[in-house]
Formats: sequence, structure tokens, C-alpha cells
Amino acid sequence: MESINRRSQILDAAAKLFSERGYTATSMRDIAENIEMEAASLYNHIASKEALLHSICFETAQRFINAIAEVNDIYFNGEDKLKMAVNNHVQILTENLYAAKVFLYEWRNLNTNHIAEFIELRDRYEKGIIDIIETGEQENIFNEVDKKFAALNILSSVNWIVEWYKPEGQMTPKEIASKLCDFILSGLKKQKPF
Amino acid sequence: MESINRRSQILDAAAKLFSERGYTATSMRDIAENIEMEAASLYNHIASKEALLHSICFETAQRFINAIAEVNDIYFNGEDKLKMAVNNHVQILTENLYAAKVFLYEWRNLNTNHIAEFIELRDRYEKGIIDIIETGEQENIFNEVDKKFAALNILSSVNWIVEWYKPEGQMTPKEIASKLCDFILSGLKKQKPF
DNA sequence: ACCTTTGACTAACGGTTGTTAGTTACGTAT
DNA sequence: ATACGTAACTAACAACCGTTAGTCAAAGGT
Repeated sequence: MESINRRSQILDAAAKLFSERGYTATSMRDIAENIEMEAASLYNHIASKEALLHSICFETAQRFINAIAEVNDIYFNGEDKLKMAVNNHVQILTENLYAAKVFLYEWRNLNTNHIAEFIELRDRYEKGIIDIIETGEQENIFNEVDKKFAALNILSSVNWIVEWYKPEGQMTPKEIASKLCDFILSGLKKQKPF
Repeated sequence: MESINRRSQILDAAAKLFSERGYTATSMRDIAENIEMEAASLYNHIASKEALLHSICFETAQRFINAIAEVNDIYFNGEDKLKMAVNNHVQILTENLYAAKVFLYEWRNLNTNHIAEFIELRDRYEKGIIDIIETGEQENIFNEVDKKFAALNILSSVNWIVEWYKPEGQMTPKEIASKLCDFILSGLKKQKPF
């Protein structure tokens, strides 16, 4: 009854600590202490340490996949699709900063089978980005580029946000997304020199 | 005499394992096994586990700093400077793939004083990139942008290479750098629509 | 021929790890 | 009133951690 709340409380603490110290550097006793209980008591709510990591990684993956599916279902224009996708991505990152960091950096600590599953999900998301670039290319508004290379490049820029984003900072997630899109779409160089 | 070679052999093994499994998930016994010796024997050549991490992180940092200093001393044109800097960066990443990953992701495991020093070095490098962007802006060839934002964006794209680069792949480091520069400078959107 | 240095080894240390077992208090439905 | 499931606790497990101590064979300089 209360156990669902307790469980999510544990997951939150785990996400925070995993993101700050890394998965292996975080002990079950650390997590327990963070929510003021004993390490052994955690096992009334969760199966194992890896199960915590698994939940965090796969729940976050699902958020991303849902977001990209939505974009690729609704919007038509390639440029708008890309803007929407980046916007959604930044939103998810900033709203779940701890979980997002774990998703990005700690998934390697999953066990072998789960890693394979995880990479599958990640590839599916990447495929969603590639599809958007392809749409824009076909509409003749994007340059012809190595689409996979471009997708990875976009994702790297967007994901790096977690390294510097602070909820109390000046830029809102929407502003960050907008600035980022300008970069991705137009680059650094002046378009018509003079 | 032989100990210098042995030491670098240990450092190489440590870089490989730290980059693959993470610092905390790698034990001294793992490192020792990798080069077929006993864990205790490592201490004839190195002071501690943290000293290994320290060496890897700071040697790599020094490479980057030397590279950017060179660029900012010699080249004049902002665009050429940027191209040269990206080229150097990709070169360092691909030539020291394991160490680069440790440099990028494992430095958090340094002890507190060393973390502070490390961030100082990293900021100095970042400053070097910002200077290049400023040069291009003053020459009126770059758009006026948030320079720090742009620098972080560029670095994120370049650094993400370590996630997919394989020495046996088709693209050479120079080709990767060139493609990346196109992206950074011109973006995804067609410049003169029609 | 002797001494010192080097670099490997085995054994062990105190501490931490994830996890299990066994117990107990409390709330709720019968 | 009784039975039951829940969720906390203490205590302990075997394994592993980084590191130190002590030993010893081989190599090199004198």
C-alpha cells in the first residue's frame, strides 16, 4: 500500500546517488541512509541493486521512445519535427536530471542481457532521429548528409546539457532547446557573408 | 630501468579497464591479471590506485592543452583555427581512445583536491575554444552567439566520438574532423534555399 | 666474491560489499 | 480475538576491496 511510494522513494534516492557517484561507487547502505532506513530493509521493496539500475534506465528509455514516436506520428515538416524532438528531449532531460544521467552514463553496469535490450531501445530512438533528418532531406530543406553521423551529433549536443544544466539557472528548458536548434540547423558561420 | 616500461604497461592496462568498466568497477587485481602479475606487485611501480587515475587524466589533459595553445599561437583566421583545433582534438581522442574515455568520464573519481585542479585545466582548454570563436566573431565570419554555449556544444560533439569510433572503421580521424567541422560551421539546413 | 637494488611473489590486514536469515511491531480483515 | 501480510529492524554471511609486510631470486656494479 505504502510500498509503492516507498519504492519510488528508493528509486529517486538511487537515481540521485548513482548519477552523482556512479553505480559501483554507490552502496546499498548509501541509498538506505539517504532515505533513513537500513540497507536490509530495501529488499522488502526491490529485488536487487541491479534491479534499481534497470528500472531507472528502462523507464527513462521509455520516456524518450514515447516522445519520439509522438513526434514522428503528428508533425509533418522536417524542421518542425526536429525542433519538436529536441524540445521534448531537453524537457525529459531537465525534468529527470538524475535519472537521465544514469540513463546516459551508468547503463554499462547493467548485466549482459539487459545491456543488449537497452542498446536496442537506444537504437530505436536514434532511428527516430534519423527518420526526421531523412524527412527534411526529402523536403529539400536539409543538406544531404551522413544521416547517422548527423543524428549522433545532434544527440551528443543535446545530451551534454546534463553536464551543465542547473534547475535554478537562467535559461529555461525551452530556451535551451531553441538555442540548440539554431546551432544544429544553422551552424556557426554567417550564411550570407555580406 | 625496465620499471618505466612496466609502469606504462600498467597505465595502459588501467586506462583500458577503467574506460571499459569504470574506475570503481575495476580492481587492482583486475589490472594485475591483465598484465599477468600479482596485485601487490603493482605497488613496486605505482603509489596507489588513485595515482593511476591521476596520471591518465592529467597526461591527457596536458595533451589537449598543448594542442590548443599551439593553435592559438600560430593560426590567424578564426575558421582555420577552429578547423585546426577540431582536427587536433579528434587526433588526440582517436590516438588515445582509452585514456580519452577515462579523461572524459572517470575524472569524477579523483580525490577532492585533484578534481579541483582537473577542472581548472579543463576550463583552460574550454577558454581556448571560446577564444577561437571570439576571433571568428571579430573577423565577422561567425554569427554572434553565446560563446560559452557554443564552445560546450562543439566540445560535446567532438567528445561523443569516443562512443562510436573504432580504429578499424572506415572513416579516418581527419575525415571525421572534417565532417564535424562542416556540421559545426554550416548546420543542417540548406543555406540558400533556392 | 660481495653488496645492493629491483621486481616479483605469498600472506594477510581491516574494512566494505550485496545479500540473506530471523525477528518483531503494527495495521487490517475475518 | 485471531490470523495474516507488511515493513521495519539486528546480525551475520562469504566475497572482495586497496594496501602493507615480509620474503626471495636474479641482475649489476664494485
